Amino acid sequence: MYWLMKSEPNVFSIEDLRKYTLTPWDGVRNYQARNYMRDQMKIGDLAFFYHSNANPSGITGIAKVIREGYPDHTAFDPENVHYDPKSDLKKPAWFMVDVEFVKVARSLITLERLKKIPELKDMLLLRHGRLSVQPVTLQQWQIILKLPEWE
DNA sequence: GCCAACGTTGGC
DNA sequence: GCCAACGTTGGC
Repeated sequence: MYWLMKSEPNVFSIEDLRKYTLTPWDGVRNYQARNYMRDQMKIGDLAFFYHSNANPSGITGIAKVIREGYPDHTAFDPENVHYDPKSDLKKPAWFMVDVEFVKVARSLITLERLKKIPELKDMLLLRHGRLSVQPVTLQQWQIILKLPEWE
């Protein structure tokens, strides 16, 4: 499957992703996003890396899933900002995947630009803006990959 | 910094 | 199980 994963660049940017051989996608505390990571993301799946809360916001690169859903340990640690007392080792509430850097776009594919492409009008990104991990259809993936911003 | 959209919590 | 209050996301 194909995906879109959001990150605020002032917290974790595509350049941070590029720096590490492995990035645990921790801290997601939304059930729908959790379910995608726990149940549906598979090794080798590709995801658009989206910069949110940026100016401008948009797709900036591609990441690859290299480990499938496993418990997000940051939920167990009271010192961690993502701590959640509802989650523990015996019955973890939150899950994450590991991803790695694949590529960065030559220039940002802005949200404004995506909105102008009629074939993308049903993209979850444009309909349910707040979901931080979301599926992308094959058709949407291909349309976006053909944009000149990648070269 | 504002605020609309939307997810979560908790009283009843 | 409803729904008001509240919190968060994220574009602008």
